[in-house]
Amino acid sequence: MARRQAHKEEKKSRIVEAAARVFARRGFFGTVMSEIATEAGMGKGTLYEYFDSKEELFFAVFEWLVQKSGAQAKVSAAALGGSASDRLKALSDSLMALWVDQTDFFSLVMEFWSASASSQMRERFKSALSEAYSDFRRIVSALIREGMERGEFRTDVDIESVAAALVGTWDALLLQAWFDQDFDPLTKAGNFLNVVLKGLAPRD
Amino acid sequence: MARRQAHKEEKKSRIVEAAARVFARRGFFGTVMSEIATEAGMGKGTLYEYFDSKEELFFAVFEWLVQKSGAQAKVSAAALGGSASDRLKALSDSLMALWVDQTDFFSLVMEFWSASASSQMRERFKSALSEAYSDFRRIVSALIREGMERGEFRTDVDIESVAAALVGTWDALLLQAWFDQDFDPLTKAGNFLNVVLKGLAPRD
Amino acid sequence: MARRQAHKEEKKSRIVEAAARVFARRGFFGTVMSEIATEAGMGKGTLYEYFDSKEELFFAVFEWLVQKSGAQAKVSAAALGGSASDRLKALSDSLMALWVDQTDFFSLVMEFWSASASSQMRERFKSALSEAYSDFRRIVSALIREGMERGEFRTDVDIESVAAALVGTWDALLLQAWFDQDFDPLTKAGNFLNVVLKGLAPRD
Amino acid sequence: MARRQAHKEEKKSRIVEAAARVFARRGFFGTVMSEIATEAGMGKGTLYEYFDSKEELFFAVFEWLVQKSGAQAKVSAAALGGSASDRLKALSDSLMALWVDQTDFFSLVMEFWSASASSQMRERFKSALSEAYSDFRRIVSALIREGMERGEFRTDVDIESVAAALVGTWDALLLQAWFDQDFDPLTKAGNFLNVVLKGLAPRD
DNA sequence: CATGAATGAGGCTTCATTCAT
DNA sequence: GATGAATGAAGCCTCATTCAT
Repeated sequence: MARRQAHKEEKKSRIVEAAARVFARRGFFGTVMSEIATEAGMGKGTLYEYFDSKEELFFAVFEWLVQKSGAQAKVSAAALGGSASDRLKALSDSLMALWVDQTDFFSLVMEFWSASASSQMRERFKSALSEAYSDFRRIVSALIREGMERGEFRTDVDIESVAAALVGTWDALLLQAWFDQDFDPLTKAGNFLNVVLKGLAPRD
Repeated sequence: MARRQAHKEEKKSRIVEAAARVFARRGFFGTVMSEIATEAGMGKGTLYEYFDSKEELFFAVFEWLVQKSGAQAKVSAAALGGSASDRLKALSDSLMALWVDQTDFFSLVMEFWSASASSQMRERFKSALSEAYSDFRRIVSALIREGMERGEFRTDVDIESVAAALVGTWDALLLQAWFDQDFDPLTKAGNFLNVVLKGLAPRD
Repeated sequence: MARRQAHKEEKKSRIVEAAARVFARRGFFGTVMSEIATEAGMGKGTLYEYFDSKEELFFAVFEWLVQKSGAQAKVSAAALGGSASDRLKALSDSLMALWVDQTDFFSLVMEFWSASASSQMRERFKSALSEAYSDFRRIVSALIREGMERGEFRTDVDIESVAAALVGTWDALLLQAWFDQDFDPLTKAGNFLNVVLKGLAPRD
Repeated sequence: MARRQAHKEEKKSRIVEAAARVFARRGFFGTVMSEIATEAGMGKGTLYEYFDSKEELFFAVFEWLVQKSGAQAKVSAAALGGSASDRLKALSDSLMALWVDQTDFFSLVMEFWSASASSQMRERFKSALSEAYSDFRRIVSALIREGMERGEFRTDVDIESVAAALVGTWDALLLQAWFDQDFDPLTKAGNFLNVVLKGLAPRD
């Protein structure tokens, strides 16, 4: 039975990943269930054995992506050693690299944003995204706070504001890169972070 | 005939603004043409006298919004006098205030992002958004360059990176405010901008 | 506008009558909306301009049939003159004749009965049928009461029981005729009613 | 091997009875095979080891019910002794009591009627029901004929008509009771039968 | 010009049935 | 024998678009 359970979970994953690819290239409304089925290598009906509806599956994709990139962020942030600045840089680099490597999936993020705006799934996505951003800001806030405590950063700045803005900057640079193939978000993020870190440096 | 033309344009505007409201609350796919017609106070068929399709109308709403907020940005940026820092602050404040005042329309922005990702209208929106962001970055770049030239800002930073990141920050703070009612993007933007400006300040 | 209203009502009738024919030959579940559309000579989508769902349309057919045959019953019962016995006979004859003439529609009655039993539309049909039978029993009860008051019938019988049973007899004879082509419900109803009338006659 | 056969038959019965309960509460189309399987305490696939299709199983339920209640009728009718009147009364009482006790199953009867009307299984059910009603009428006819022969009943009435009507009355009173919880079919049947028996009594 | 009734392509979802284990 | 995961045909319903008035 544990076997069966494991098998079931594995198949769910297969579906979620196939769905992620299709939703990424077609968008939620542009996606038809049968394409997901084909992509997952199974019959349309099978999808419904594992997920109650298209929406439910879409939400599962959302959770999968949040979990996947949240994990990455936590790992980067927790990376031991180094100054707060170095760790912020490492976080920035690894996040940007992660997403640059899978640009295709960034369109999923836009779909989720949009889902939080259009009426049907609005509330569900809105609160889930609110939560996800809140978590992410918390990670960055902690890093900044640590920097302050260590004397690396000046203490007269509002931590929340900086954390929110940094988190946002990463999002937004990826967004601009989405629109413009020649836009290099990784470098830009690095350059900008240096400016911010200078701004955070205590006056000597 | 000029009269007639004017009349026609006015009616198009009425439709576009009604459509903007409906798309904002329902999303592109959640919107049905008849609701737009009702909102605009006319018959469904009439919409098609002015726009060839739902997509065309959606794109007109996009252009309307870009034009509307681009104009605002240009006005703010052009505001005479003051240091580059002050003008950046003014730009930040006025932009954030503009959007905070019409939060409802922010969902439109998300719809446009999403449109650039889902296949059907992808290319059209992608290039239009690319253009719009490019314009916006140009405005901010110009301000920064001016600051450098005046000696307000250090010159060893990459202008493009900072401009892109600032533009992104505004977007992203509004986005986070969309998810979380208690999030105050205006203040956060101000606080963060101060940090950035400190980072831009020349070493003394 | 009155014109438009009238036109709309007329079209609804056309749909209901087409639907009645299709439901009669296929049953509720065996019927597909497109066949009704074809039968009514219009597109599938048009049906939905007039009725919200298949169920709603089915219920409209029910109401149409109840109204149609209820009207018939009232007319027959109200037929002036004659003894209560004669009027009961007339009612019996006209009802049976009505249904024998449109045997095909009797299958609709069975569909309605069944609808009152299967879960989805159960309550709606159950109460509507309850009402319809109640009305019908009332008509028959009134005739019997009149007969008692006039001294045509003995007074030591329970009116309700006889009314319910008579109403039921008509139903049930038509039902048996449905199963068996050679079964003549009209004559049987007449023969049986004579027995009942004898049973109702006051002892002399 | 006889053992094996017996075991198989017993399992079939278990399935049929489980199916009867489910069909009774959901109707034929509302029933899904898996619910029957659950109700019978076995896997969905197993049902198909014993019955070729949903329809086949439904028909088996039909036969089971016909056999069950037909047996009851025969027993009641055959009850030794007593006048024809008394035996008719006994038959009426026992039948009504039987069904009142298992009102839930009456919905099955409606499902069978409906099955005889909707196209797919139409012919099969139509002829089976025709047969069943024919059998039942024969039982009642025999009682009436006996009464005539014994001089209990007048001989100038059409036996078939009375038998058919009586059989129908029982059906129809149960039907009305189905629609209306407050309707007491047992008493009504008794009251009405007395009227009919009076009508059958020879003039003295 | 304006309208809204008519349309039918298209998609989500259900579920009887099969079949590998 | 027993099972239940897999399947795909089939149907209800939506809605952008057309076009006769």
